[in-house]
Amino acid sequence: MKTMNLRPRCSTCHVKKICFNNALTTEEQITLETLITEIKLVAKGEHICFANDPVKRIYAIFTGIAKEYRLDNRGRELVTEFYLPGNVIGLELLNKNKYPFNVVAIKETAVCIIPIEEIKKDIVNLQFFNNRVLALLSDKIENNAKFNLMTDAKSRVAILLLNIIERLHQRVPNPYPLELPVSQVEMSQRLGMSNETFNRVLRKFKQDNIINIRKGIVFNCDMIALRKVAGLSR
Amino acid sequence: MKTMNLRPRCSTCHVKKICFNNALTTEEQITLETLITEIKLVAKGEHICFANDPVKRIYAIFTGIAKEYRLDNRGRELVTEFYLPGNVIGLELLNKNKYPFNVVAIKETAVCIIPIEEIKKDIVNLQFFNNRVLALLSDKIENNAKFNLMTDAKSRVAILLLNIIERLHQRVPNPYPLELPVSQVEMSQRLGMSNETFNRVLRKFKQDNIINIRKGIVFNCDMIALRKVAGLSR
DNA sequence: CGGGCGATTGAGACATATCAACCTTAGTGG
DNA sequence: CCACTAAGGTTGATATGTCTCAATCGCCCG
Repeated sequence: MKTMNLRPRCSTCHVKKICFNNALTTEEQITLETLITEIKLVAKGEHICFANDPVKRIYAIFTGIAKEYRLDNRGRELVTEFYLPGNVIGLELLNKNKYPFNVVAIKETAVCIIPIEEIKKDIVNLQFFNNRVLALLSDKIENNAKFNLMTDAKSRVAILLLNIIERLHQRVPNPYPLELPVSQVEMSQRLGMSNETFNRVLRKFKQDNIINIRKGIVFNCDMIALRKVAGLSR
Repeated sequence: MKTMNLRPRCSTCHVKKICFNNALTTEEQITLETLITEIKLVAKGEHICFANDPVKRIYAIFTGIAKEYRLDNRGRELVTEFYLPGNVIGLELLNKNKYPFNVVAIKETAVCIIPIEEIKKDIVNLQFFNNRVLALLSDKIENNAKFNLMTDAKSRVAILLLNIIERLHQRVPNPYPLELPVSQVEMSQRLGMSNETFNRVLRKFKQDNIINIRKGIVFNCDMIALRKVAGLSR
């Protein structure tokens, strides 16, 4: 990982609304800026952290994309989270010693380094920060629950596409065309299904005009139909 | 729900180590006791909360057991959590308006009523409480992740049995015999599999002498073998 | 131009769901 | 005390969805 000259400025960051610096007091943002002093560049394919690494710092995605993955009970890589700009890696690990997962950059990525001991020391004075962390963890739990309710392949593909597209829409000016930053293989690994099954479901969605996608670029997508397929409209 | 005469006493509670009042300062425990003033009795089969209920209060199980469930994409009940004494229902909802799930008592159950607005008002002065909430949410996220890594029926049954038995062992003096407070049907619903499949896996475990269970009572259980089946020992 | 990765497609194997039946037990009321 | 009932548990046969294996294609990149 290379350190950039760039000095992080939470108060003017392009994804401050998404990141944990949203809804903080001016005072708290200033505190954060004194704690978060480094941005590092991570090459595509390079790891940001490995399982069992000590949790000395956590990371916020500044630009790029990364995936969290673990080994399942058969030793295969299962993707457990995609991190987009503004997302925080390891926020749920404030009280843990070791990383329980690996995170690797899918494309060239810049991450803000957040020193965890300093944050914990200052946390008494960061009341809104506390609330914000709570909200983010809360959202994570609720989001996971949603994924777990979908059992069949079609619903699961639908819920993942919804998840990714909605998150991208928070970040880009135009809804379409939209470049998916993850491959079909990675999406299938996120859902714990084979890439062949994922591909066949996607083909079906294309035939049904639910999504118009080619070479990883979404040209159009019927979010309502997708929600229906996912079984969310009941 | 009936209100009991019993007044909650966090400082002397039999499950304080498990509940969110663990590791608090004496001062904080006293604050908690002024906020948590009610214990209610919930009959077997009676709901503690319904989906879309406003989050005005959350609950801690004092005695008994309850299950959280949601409707999956096919409209079937999927159990998303079992709550044992000391567990808190809705801790991840401090910043939410509505309950996203239903919770129903599996047996006669007593719950402590935790008024959420008061907690939020006092949260500034409850620093250790904040940390404890963080830790519990953190554990919940990590625990869910573990469940998601298991794909095949055998591993999933194993991980659930481990989860339930370990949690019971935190609460009872003798390891065996151990009465499982949940039915096979409920356990299969927790895993999103059919009760027939669950039953067949359980039969296999009995044949392999991994677990000795009859009529919901565990007479013995080889936790190491169970962990191996779950694929946790790699 | 070659190599490799991601995407695509088909055929067959396998695990789990579904359907149907029956058993066991605890609880209920006569 | 027994007959009845309902709920949970057990078992077998079959259906179905997804995985696995294998092959091919297209495209980007060196």
